[in-house]
Amino acid sequence: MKEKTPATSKGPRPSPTRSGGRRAVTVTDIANAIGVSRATVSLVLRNSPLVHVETRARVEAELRRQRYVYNRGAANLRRQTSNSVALVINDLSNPFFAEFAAGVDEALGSKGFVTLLGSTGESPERQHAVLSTLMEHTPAGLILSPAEGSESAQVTQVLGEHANVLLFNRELGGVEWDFLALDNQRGAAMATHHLIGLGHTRIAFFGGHAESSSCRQRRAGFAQAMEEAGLTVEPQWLIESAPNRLEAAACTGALFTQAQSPTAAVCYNDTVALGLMLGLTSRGIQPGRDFAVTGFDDISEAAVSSPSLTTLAVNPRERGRQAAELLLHRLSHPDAAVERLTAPVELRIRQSSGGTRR
Amino acid sequence: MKEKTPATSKGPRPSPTRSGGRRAVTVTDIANAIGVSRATVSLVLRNSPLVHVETRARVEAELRRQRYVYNRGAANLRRQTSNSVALVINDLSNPFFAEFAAGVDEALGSKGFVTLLGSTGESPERQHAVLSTLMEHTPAGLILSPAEGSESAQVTQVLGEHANVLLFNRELGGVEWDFLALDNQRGAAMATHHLIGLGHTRIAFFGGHAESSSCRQRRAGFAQAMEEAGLTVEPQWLIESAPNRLEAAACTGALFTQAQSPTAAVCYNDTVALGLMLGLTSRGIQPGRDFAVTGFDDISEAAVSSPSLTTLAVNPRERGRQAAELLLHRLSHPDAAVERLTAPVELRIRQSSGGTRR
DNA sequence: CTGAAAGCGCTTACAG
DNA sequence: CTGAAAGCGCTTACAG
Repeated sequence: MKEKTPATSKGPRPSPTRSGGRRAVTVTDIANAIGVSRATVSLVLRNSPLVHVETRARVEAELRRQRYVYNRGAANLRRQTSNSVALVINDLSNPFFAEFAAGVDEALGSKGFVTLLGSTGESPERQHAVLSTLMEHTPAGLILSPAEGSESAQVTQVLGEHANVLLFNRELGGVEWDFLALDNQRGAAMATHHLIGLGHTRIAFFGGHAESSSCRQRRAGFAQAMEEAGLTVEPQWLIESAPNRLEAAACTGALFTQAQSPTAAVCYNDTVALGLMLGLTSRGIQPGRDFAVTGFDDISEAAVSSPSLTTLAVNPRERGRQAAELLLHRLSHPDAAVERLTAPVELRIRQSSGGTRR
Repeated sequence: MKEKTPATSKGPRPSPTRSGGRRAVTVTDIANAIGVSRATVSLVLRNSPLVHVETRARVEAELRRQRYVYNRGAANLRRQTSNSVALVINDLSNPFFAEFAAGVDEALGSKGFVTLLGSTGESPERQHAVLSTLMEHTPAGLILSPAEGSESAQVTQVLGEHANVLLFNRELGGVEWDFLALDNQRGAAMATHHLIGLGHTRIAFFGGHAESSSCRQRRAGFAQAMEEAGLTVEPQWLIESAPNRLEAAACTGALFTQAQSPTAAVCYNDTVALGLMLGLTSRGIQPGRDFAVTGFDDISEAAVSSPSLTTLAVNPRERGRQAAELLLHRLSHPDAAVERLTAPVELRIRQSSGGTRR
């Protein structure tokens, strides 16, 4: 007769995990209650065909009766596995990333994984702290949208070289991790082609930080389309601005310093485009009539601004699902070649790209 | 001399948890490397003052050298504690909830907790599945923004009566859990007072599902303000609509079926208000000039619509922090009285509430 | 088909 | 101040 009381039952314990103080029901409780071994209960839980159908029924009944809750942490520890995936987002309050996160969680959940969330607010320091904490929970893999200014050395230091990582949206130099990004270059090229097709020849690229990889790629697409059409990119019409509405509006004047002004602008993103439209309007230039504007992202405001904004839809939720699937694939194929994927974007033509073309 | 190789080292194992196949470094590795016991290493990890300063230094050096990563799951199992909190959101793609989630994660992270994310897409079935999965990870507590149509019986069944739960935004009948919501009633009353102060007397309440608790509360605030001003609520000006732009726009006509029409509307939320403004415009009625409109939420579009939308700011990120703090407080005070908190909202006056008042 | 035993990585009285 | 031992809740060869 073995004593079932835990050795320490006399002293006070740290507050237990589950629900308001009750001790959790364990496989031992179930096994004892119906006189089978813990192994048998475990086999039932894991759906093993080894256990007799009638024994299984008795176990299952008792499981329900005692409202047993599986302790996946304990199981994972024993089995040396994990069913969690860490998702680290630079800015969850950005609808683009929020949608992305929703897609990730949806796809992960449907495969029985649980999402460990971390958000960094674009701070490399916070990112470091968040990653360290999350790694202590032994996630099977990690989906990381790096904070602006992340150093790959710092990131690999905390993650280890060989972790199962999927990078989203921003590259990190010198690591061999899977990478998923938007097709920034093609998107910007599509917007540029669209404007050219409308008859514009003097086109600016407006907004964004030139150093950021997404801005570089979008500028490259812009330049490519211009070149294909035999048009010249005027260096003074490559205008930088912080990616927010106010700064963008304030930079509007930079478009009109020459005798010859552009008649259209491909903007770094929707926010910048919205800012530019504000800036144009306040100068008496009506966007969509006197000047054509395109954005990037298709944020929800794009459809309802006036004029509505021609832009590139990026389908962030679908990107989230895709990211989850790529990571899950990596988990089961640790030795497959590194993936570098670029997701298609779709041109949405609206009113803002109307306008005069001379 | 004890054999250090795991008993099962011969057979193939399920793919191990950490980074690309390498076995994780454990306290045993550290202890063996420098010839101390695992207990000592553990004491160092937990910052116990018991261990000699020099021993501590040696242990810490070795920890770094071997890039040891603490296994919090194992520690939590042994200590019968948890440092995770589950966050279940009905709709993460709604910016309001995304901001809320960001706030929760921020506050939780700063207290050393990790966020287990679940999103339900407003489906009670998915919510049930998500909750079951998350509970297997023994979260210390749960922040739940219930899906529309959640049954409290189903929820308590999976969570247990006594779990540490904080309900956000939507009530669940017959449970004794902490609850945090916006001050819907006062918010709607503020909007109504604002319109009355501008001289309006014929005011409608527009949009939302009358059964939803938030709509009921907002209608109550509207009615209260009207009554305080000695104005009558016309039942035919209590107009329902699904909370999306299109449906709202389609319901515009319902305001103008009588000889006497309202001159202003308090809308259920911003989305509905934006829809109504669309509907008004297409009837040749200019919102903010011919008809006054207010919203609720202060979504980012509110500031940039034309006219810009007078609305109630709800500060979802701050609500998230607050929710996290309430839950953490509950964890340390399991027997404190149930909290029912109502968060202040703030009137933001913009152009849409201008307009004629007769 | 079922049970006894060992072990996942950690922590914590308890001795020394 | 340090070590040996037991145990958290689970799983898995291994015998029977």
